Amino acid sequence: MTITQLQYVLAVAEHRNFTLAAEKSFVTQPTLSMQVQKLEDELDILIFDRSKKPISITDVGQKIVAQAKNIVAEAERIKDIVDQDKGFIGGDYVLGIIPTVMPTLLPMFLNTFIIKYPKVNLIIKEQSTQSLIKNILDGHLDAGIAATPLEIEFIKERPLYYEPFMGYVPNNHRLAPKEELDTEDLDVSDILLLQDGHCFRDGVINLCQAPANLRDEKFQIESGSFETLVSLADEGMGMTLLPYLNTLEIDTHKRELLKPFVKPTPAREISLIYHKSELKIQITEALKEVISGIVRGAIAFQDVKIISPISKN
Amino acid sequence: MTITQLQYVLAVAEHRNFTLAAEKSFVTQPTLSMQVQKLEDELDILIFDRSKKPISITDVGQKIVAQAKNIVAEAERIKDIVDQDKGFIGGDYVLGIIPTVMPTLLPMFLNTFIIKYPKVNLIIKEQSTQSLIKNILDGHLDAGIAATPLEIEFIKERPLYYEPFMGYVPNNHRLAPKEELDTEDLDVSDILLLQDGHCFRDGVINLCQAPANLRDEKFQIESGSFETLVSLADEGMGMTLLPYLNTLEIDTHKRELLKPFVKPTPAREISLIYHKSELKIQITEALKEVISGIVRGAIAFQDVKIISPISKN
DNA sequence: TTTTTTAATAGATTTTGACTATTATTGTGA
DNA sequence: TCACAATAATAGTCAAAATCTATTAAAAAA
Repeated sequence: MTITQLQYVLAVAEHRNFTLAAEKSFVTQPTLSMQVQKLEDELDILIFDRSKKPISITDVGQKIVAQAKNIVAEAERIKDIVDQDKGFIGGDYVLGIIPTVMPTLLPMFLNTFIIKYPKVNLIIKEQSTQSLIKNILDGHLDAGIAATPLEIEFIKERPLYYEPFMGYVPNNHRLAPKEELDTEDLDVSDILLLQDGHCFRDGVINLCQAPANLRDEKFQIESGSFETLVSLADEGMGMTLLPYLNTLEIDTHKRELLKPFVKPTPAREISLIYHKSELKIQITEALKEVISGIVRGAIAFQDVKIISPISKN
Repeated sequence: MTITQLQYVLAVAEHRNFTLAAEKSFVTQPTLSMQVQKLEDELDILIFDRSKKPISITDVGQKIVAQAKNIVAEAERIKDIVDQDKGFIGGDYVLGIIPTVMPTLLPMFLNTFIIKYPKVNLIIKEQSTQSLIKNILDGHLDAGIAATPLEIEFIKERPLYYEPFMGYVPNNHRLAPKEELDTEDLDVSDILLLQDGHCFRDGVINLCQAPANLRDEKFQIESGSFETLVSLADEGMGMTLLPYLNTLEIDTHKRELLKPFVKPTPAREISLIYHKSELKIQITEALKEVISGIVRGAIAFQDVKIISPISKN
């Protein structure tokens, strides 16, 4: 049994296809097939059932795959130990970011980070919180940036900053006269929401203390971008809520439509999340330090009330 | 990096000697040396400091060795998973037993076990509790039989039976007239003890609620076998305490000198102990079942009071 | 210093891992 | 149902590797 064989098994288990698994492992299909067979011979069991297509994993196979994941992950950590000892910060690092954070946060830290840690090859992927969690758990992401608390087993959360909700209230809106918004005043039926799947949407719904199921509302206009929501609000379709960082880029003449909340300001908690096994922890720490350092200057709110990003149904 | 390389590193780390490590790994010294070097080259660090003899392990090396232990242990468990799936109970199994249990318990279960599980190659080693713990922790023993509770981190305890203490009181002794012994009556100064290192000795001392440090007693006669203690008692050197199973083989005419304790009878708890990682758990379970089944018939005491086998200093 | 112990190096041999080319099998769509 | 596409297994070859024996180098012990 070799680590390579276990890696091949993992690739096949993941793609359910020897040819594709071989490609992803950068070897030819026969090479991978033979190594998997060799392991199966050595253990004298079948890991994969090839009698049907797509191939399936046998019962023992499932257990072996689970254990192989352990072993391969633990083996990768050897490299990590050495890097840490050398003080080396480098290599590929795949970071997932939720869409509502991506455009505002990424430009703030990206340049600083790649200058400070030139040997890290940072690969950024925009993904929903759900994908983020899945990919962190199965090792396809080294870390993610998402709204928290999520409280997922095996995932650690390290808060980066607290970002208040801001109201964008057009002049014709009933709340327009108010200087500051109060949670009590909100009515989810006249608030423009992001599309389903965005955790900021769920945050807003939680903030309004409304039932998550809005199917039976009189009208529904939902978009994937805050820009659209602001435009729709300008058209008199209702008000909307924005994360603080997104309000910084709004045109000066529309600025007056922005209204803060009364304290304690409802806010979302944005955290760096990563697998509790702490692979590549030095890079994760470096990333956290860079982002924290930058954000500390940009957002310094106290007296916030964290709104859960999780849909209640 | 291969599992083999990691195993070689572990062998060197354990023996602090490449030649010996190679022997234990059943390869030649250059083979092992080269593989270790190859790993060091790949990681671009030194695991071992060969500038002095005996060789020492570098700081990074320590961490790598620790991680390598993980990996190798996890890798071995793959074989385990397969065996479990096949319902196969076999292979080498190294069991350590404390000296005061060995001669009485081993004959009771050994034959039954090797007949029931002919594919298991049971290797029995007589060792003190301290060695048992050490060897279970570093993987040289698959399990041990010892007096408990020990409450050691990473070690699981599965009680097998409770074995009462019995008094062996010669006729000239002050306690000879009594039918049943009471803990209160005991005086550690006239009780013949096993040598230092035996946990039964510590149990007796705890039972007498005496300080563990007995250096300043007027006389000390200590032996490694209960036979000697009984002979000494017969010579009028004092009384002694025996585990119940050891009293079964005493000559009929000396039987009358044996005295039980009043209930709750002080007893030692004998357990199967093993690493919590549960390697070879199927064999461990099989062993536990065989021993429990046999002992259930031989020792059926209720109302016992467990005496700690641990010295208090 | 000489001897012994122990690790590294050199060179030969075997084993293994990977490749290309091809065959066998399953699944799908005409 | 048959042919074609997709996919895995097999065969044969080659290069890389792991291992071996023999020897050298270096450190520790006598």
